[in-house]
Amino acid sequence: MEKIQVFLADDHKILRESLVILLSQKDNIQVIGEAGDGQEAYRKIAELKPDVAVLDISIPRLNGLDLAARLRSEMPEVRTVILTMHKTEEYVAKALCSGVQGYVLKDNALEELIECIEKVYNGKMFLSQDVTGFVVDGFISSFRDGGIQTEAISTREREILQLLAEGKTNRDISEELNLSIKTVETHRANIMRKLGLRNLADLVLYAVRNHIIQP
Amino acid sequence: MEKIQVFLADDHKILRESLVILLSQKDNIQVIGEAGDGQEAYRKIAELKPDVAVLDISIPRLNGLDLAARLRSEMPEVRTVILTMHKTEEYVAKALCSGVQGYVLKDNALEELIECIEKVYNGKMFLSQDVTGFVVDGFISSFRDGGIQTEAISTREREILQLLAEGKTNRDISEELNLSIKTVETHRANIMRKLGLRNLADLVLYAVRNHIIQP
DNA sequence: AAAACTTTACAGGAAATCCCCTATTTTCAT
DNA sequence: ATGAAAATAGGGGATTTCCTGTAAAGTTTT
Repeated sequence: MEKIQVFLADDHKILRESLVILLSQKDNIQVIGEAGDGQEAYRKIAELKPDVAVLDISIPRLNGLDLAARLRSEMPEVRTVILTMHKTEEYVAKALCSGVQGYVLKDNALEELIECIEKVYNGKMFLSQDVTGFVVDGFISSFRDGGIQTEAISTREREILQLLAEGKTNRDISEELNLSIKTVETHRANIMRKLGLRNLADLVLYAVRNHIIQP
Repeated sequence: MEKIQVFLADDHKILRESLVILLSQKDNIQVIGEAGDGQEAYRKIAELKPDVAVLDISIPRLNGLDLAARLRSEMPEVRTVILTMHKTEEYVAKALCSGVQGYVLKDNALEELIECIEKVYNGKMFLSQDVTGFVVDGFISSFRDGGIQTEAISTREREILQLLAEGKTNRDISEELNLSIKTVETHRANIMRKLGLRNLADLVLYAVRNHIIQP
């Protein structure tokens, strides 16, 4: 019987080692390589041509999503599975856009990962129960209103958004940018309206989530 | 021979399961329990009294550092080891202040964790090679300026901090907790003063940085 | 039991934000 | 060039937060 040849990319060596040992105990799975960063993973995958590449998202040098996108275009015969701690809609959406065949959360059971590898090897897709909700919701809402319409904020608004998230007051900002307070107030209100934010705390969290500021 | 009784707390079930299996293969180690969040971990540790508790920092409901501090004061006979992805000085410092005996990074080898558990069980401390640098630096600088004094906030204050960071207004909070607005205002002011925060944006960032809320 | 801390609560005034509205100038694409 | 969107600015009032105090009741520590 042919074993499923699996490659692992994860920067946590403890997890990687553990998975190598445990997956190898399954008699239909064989781990043929591993890597601790994206670049190394790319090289080794190109050389080893595994059936399934299991990738963490947050790995150094080349993240798992970009790596997956690259694998899809250059080696479509290598199927990719994301194994990650991230359970937000944003990451799931990005992963699916990158053309991965599987998405498993690290807080799922090991058995889920094994099932995922087997399904994906057999040409199916596999998503963790926890993330399928997002996908269904996204599918439904794409019918309802043609996708999420995040009204784009302008450059100036983004600039002010950042200053607000950094803790500046309207007055601070008006002085820093040589504007009237009223102008800043208007921008602020427009930002809030466009992004559907209710208060400053929401705004700060929005900025963190969208990497406008670093926490 | 007495086996070292180990408890595991980590929200990533895959890692937890893997470690249970692999640590149990060592003939001097026995995993007697595990948990996916801090509250559950606390209850089970109180009941099982393991020799060593291996804790992740970012676990739901009660984070690993606060849990470690609680264990130190209430069950000092349970030794604690932090197993985490965080390799910044800040986390290492907090962990040591919480009285942990070991600090191992997830991207270290599994063998390091095993060595750590053994050392800690024998009354020694163990730090990953990667983090000892911080500790030495910190030791040196503590001579320079007498160490950092972060005034601790109370339980109630912490609760209100979280609600504020979630975007609740003083009024919302006063209703949710059945307090007068004035009380909430006082708590808020005390939190700000104690933590050296200047405005709500600072407060939200503080909460994100300290994992009181998730971005 | 005394001391120290926590939680609760309130007052009053200054500062800032929020809300709803209007309005001019600039910029940019069709 | 013409209209749409963005950037600018403002009025005025309601609401909220911020700051600085005081203080009582309950809890923990010493």
